[in-house]
Amino acid sequence: MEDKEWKEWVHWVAEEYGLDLSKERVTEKQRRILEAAIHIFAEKGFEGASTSSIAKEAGVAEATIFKHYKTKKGLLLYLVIPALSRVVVPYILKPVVKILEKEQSLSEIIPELYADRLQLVENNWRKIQIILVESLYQPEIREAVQNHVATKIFGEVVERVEEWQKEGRIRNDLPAHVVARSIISMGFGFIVTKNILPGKAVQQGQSEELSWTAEALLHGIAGSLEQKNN
Amino acid sequence: MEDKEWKEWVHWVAEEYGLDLSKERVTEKQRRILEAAIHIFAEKGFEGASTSSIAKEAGVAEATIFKHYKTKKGLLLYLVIPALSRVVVPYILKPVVKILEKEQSLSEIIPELYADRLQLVENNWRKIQIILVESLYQPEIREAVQNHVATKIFGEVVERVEEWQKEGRIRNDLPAHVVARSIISMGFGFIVTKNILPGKAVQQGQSEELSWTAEALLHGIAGSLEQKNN
DNA sequence: TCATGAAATGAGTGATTACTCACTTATTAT
DNA sequence: ATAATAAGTGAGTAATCACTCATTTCATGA
Repeated sequence: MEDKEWKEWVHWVAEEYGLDLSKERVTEKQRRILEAAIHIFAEKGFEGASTSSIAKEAGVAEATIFKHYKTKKGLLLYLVIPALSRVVVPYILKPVVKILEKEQSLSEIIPELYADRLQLVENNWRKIQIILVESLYQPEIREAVQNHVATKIFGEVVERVEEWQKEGRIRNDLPAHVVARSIISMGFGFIVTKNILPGKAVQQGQSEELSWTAEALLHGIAGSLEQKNN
Repeated sequence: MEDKEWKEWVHWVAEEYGLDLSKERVTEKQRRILEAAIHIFAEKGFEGASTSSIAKEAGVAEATIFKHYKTKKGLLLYLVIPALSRVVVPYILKPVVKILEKEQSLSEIIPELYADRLQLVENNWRKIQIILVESLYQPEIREAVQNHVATKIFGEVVERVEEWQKEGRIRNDLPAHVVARSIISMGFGFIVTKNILPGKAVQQGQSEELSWTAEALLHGIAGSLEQKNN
C-alpha cells in the first residue's frame, strides 16, 4: 500500500471516529503497526495472528501496540471499521456519478461498472478478506457490514434500478429488488469465479468477458426454444 | 445433525479415504468429538477453537482427541475433506439426473434447481462456513476446493450448457462458460443475499422470488429501450 | 536549555495453548 | 477364561498467548 494513501486514511480515521482528535498525528511506528497488522490478520486470521508477530514485523516493541490500541481486538476494529466506509463510499458514489452524467447504453455502462468494482476489490483484497472472515465471528463487524455496507449498497442500486425502469431502460415487469440482486450477483460472481477458477470461468481477455457478462445480464441466456412467460 | 447420518458419513469416510479400513467402527466418543468440533470450529474458527473446549463439549478427555486424530489440524482435515465430497457429489449428480429425466422448460427447471441447492447449503451451512474460511488459510483445503469441487461443478455445468445450446434451449451466441458462470452467479447471489440482507434482497415468498430470479436469468433485465447488440 | 508530556520499550505476568506419556479400562478373538 | 489389542484418560510438558508496568527516549514549545 502506498505511503501517501496510508497517511490520508489514518488522518481520515482520526477525524471520522474522533479517536485522538487532538493527537491526530500518526507516527511512523504506528503506521508500521497498521501495515503489519493488515498483512498478518489477512494471512493468519484474527485468532491465528499474534501480537508478538505483528510487533516483530512492524519492528516495534509489543508494548507499543497496546499503548495505542489497548487490546488486540481494538487494533482489529481500528483497521476494519474505517475500511468499511472506505470501500462503501466509493462503491456507492462513484457509479452513481458516472451513470448520471454519461448517457450511454446499459451494455456500455455495465461492463465499465464491473471493471471498476473489480479493480476496487483487487486493490483492497486483503482488507476485504479480513472483513469477510471476521464478520462471521465478530458481531460488531457483522452488524457494521450489514447495516452500513450491504444495506446501503443494495438500497442505492434499487433506487437506480427504479429510475431506469421508469425510463424504459430496464424491464418494469420484474421487481426492482430482483433486478438489483441480479446486477450485483453477476458482478460478484465474475469477481469470485475469476479468482477461484482462473482460466476456466473467465477465459478470454477481461474486457471481452465483461461484455459477454453484461450481455447475459441484459438479455438473458434463453435460446429461441424457450418462451418468455412472465 | 442426525445420528444415523453421522454413522453413514463416517463409515463412508473410512471407505473412501482408507483411513482405518480395519477399524472402521466409530465409537460413540469419536462421534461426539466430531460433532463438537464442527460446532466449535464453525463458531470460533480453526485458530480460535481450543482442543480443550472441544474435549469439554464432547465430554471426553483431551488426550482422546489426539489419540484418534493426532493433531488439531488432522481433526480439521478429517472433518473437511469428506464434507467436500459430500457436498460435491450431490451437487453434481442430482441436478443432472433431474434435468435429464424431466422434459420441462428451463423456467421450470431453474427455480427447482436453485431451491434444491439452497436447501443443501442451508442444511450444511456450518460445514460450508468452515470450508470457506479455512480454504483461505489452509493450502490443503484450498487446493481440494479448487481442484475437486469448483472445477468439477463448473465443468459439469458447462457440459450441460453446451448440450442445451445445441438443442436451442440456450443462446449459442454466448460462450458456454459465460452462460455457466451466469447460472451459478445468480444462484449463489440468491443464497448469499438472502442471508446477508434478509427481507431486502429477497422480499416475497421464496418460490416466487426464485421464479423471478430464473426469469431475469433467462430473459435478461433490459427494457425496451435497450437494443440487443451482440 | 530545559521542562513537559507523549512515544516507546524490556522485562516481566498468569493463563492458556497444543500435545505427550505412562497408565487403566473396554472390546474382541480364540 | 485369557491373551491381545484398541479405546480412553489424568497429569503433566514447554511454548506461546494477550497484556502490564516501571522506566527510558524523544519531540516540542517557551
